[in-house]
Amino acid sequence: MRPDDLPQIRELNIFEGISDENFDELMRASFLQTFPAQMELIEEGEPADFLHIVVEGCVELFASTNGRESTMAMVYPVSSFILAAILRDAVYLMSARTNKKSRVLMIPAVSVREVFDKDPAFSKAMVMELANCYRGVIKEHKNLKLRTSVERLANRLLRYRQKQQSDQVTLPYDKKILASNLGMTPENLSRAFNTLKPYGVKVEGNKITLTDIEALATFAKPSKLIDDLAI
Amino acid sequence: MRPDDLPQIRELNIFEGISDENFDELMRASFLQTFPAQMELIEEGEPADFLHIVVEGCVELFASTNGRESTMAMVYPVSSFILAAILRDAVYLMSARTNKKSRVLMIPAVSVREVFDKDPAFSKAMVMELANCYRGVIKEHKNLKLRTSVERLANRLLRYRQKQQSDQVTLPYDKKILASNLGMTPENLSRAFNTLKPYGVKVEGNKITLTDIEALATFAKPSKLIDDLAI
DNA sequence: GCACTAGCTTGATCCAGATCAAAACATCAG
DNA sequence: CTGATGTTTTGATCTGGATCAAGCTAGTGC
Repeated sequence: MRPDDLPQIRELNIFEGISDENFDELMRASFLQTFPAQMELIEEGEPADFLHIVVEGCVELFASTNGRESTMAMVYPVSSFILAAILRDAVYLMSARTNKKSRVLMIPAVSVREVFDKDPAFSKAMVMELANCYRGVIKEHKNLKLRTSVERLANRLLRYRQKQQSDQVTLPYDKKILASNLGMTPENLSRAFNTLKPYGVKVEGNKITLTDIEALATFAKPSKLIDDLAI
Repeated sequence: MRPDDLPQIRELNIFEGISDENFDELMRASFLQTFPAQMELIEEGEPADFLHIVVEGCVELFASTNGRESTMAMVYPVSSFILAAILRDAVYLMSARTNKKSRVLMIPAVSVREVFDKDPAFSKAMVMELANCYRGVIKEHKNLKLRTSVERLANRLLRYRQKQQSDQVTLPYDKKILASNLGMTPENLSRAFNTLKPYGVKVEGNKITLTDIEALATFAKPSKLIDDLAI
C-alpha cells in the first residue's frame, strides 16, 4: 500500500475517532489491490469476509434474481460498501464489480469486528455509517416508488449539476449503467432524455448541458427527503 | 405503563445486553400511549424526537412526495421503527400512522443517544438493529426492482404461509395497504390475486387459501436473499 | 485504414400496470 | 332493518415502459 493512500483512508468517516493503534492494526491486516474493469469483487450470497473500500476508480453494486439483474448503487472513492454484512457476519445481499480500473482496500471482516468490539469510537462511527447507508436506501426506494422514470432522470441530473457545480454535467459512467440504476432500460433512458429536451436538457454523448434549470426543476419537483444525500 | 409490558420490551433485540440501570433510565424517561387507528404518529421531514416502539397494534410507515403516497413498511409488536433518524439526530424520512388501535412506547431521542454513548452493549445492539433494518430495505428494493407485481404478491403469500405455519393465511391488514406496500394499485392487487388462481390461490376476503404450494413456489421463484428476513 | 464490437438511438410493437368508472360487497351507525 | 360509507372487484381504456429489431456512432485492435 502506498503511504500517500493512508491519509485519505484515515479521513473516512468510519475511521473518525478510532485510535491510531487500532487503525494501524486494521491497515496491517488489510491489503490494497488493483482490479481491471468488469472484475467481480463480491458475489451475492457469499459470506462477507472483507470490508471493501474503494480508493480509486468506481465499483458497481448490483443484484440479480432469476435471470434479472439491476444496478443498485455506484460506489466512488473514497468509500466503503456493504458494511452491514460485515457487522452482522452474514452473507452479502448484493454483488460488486469494478466499473473501471479500480484500487480497492480489503479489510478482513474478522479484524473489523475485533476493532469494533474494543474501540467505542470506531463502533459509534460504524453506527453513523450504517444509519447513513440505511437512509440512503430509503431515499432510493422512495425515488423508485414515488416517481416516474423521467422524473428520476430529471432529479438525477439536478443532483449531478449540484455536485459538479456546473450547468454542463458529465455522466460518471455509461448510460447503460445509469439506466439500470434508475430502474429503466437503455432505450427508455434515451427516450427519457428526449422527453426532457423541452426542459432545457441537451445531450452530447456523456456530456449533458442544462440550459433551463428553472423549467427542469419545475418538472422534476425535487424533494430534500429523497434527493439530499446529506440529510 | 403496565408492569407486564416491561418484560416484552426488555426482550427486544435493541435492549440485549443493556444494563438494568440504563434500561430503567430509558423507561423512566419514556411514556406509553394508546392511539386510535389512523392516527399520525410521525410526519416525514420532522425532527426525530422519539424512538417509537410498537407494543400492541400495527403501524404503517409511508412516504409521500408531490401528491403521491406509498406504504413503505408495516410494523408489528414488539418492534421499533426509524432508528436511524434518532441516532443521526436527523429528520424522519418516512411518516407513520396507526393502522389499527395501537399502544406505542415513545422514548425521547435524547435519552436514547445518552445511553447509546455510555452503554457499549446498547450501542452494539443498535448497530445490529440498524444493520438488520438496512438489509431489510435492500431486500425490499431488490423485490421491487427485480420482480413483477404478481411475483411480489406470490412471494409475499409464501412468506405469510411460512410465518403463520398454515396453508390458510390471513392477511394482516387490508388489501389497500397490502397493494400499496407491494407497489401496485388495489385494482391491480385484485387482478394479481386472480392471476394466481391457477397456482392454487383461493381468496375469501382476507383469508387466502394456498392449495398448490409447489406450483405457487415454481411461479414465485423465491430467493433467500430477498425473501428471508432472518439472513 | 478497415473490420469488428459495444454503446446508443430510433422505430415499431407489445404488455404490465395505471386510471377511470361502475357495480358488488361488507361494515357500521342510527 | 335500512341507509351510508368504505373496500373490493370487474370492465374498459390508456399509458409508461419493456422488448425486439435495425441502424448509427464511437472506440479499439490488427
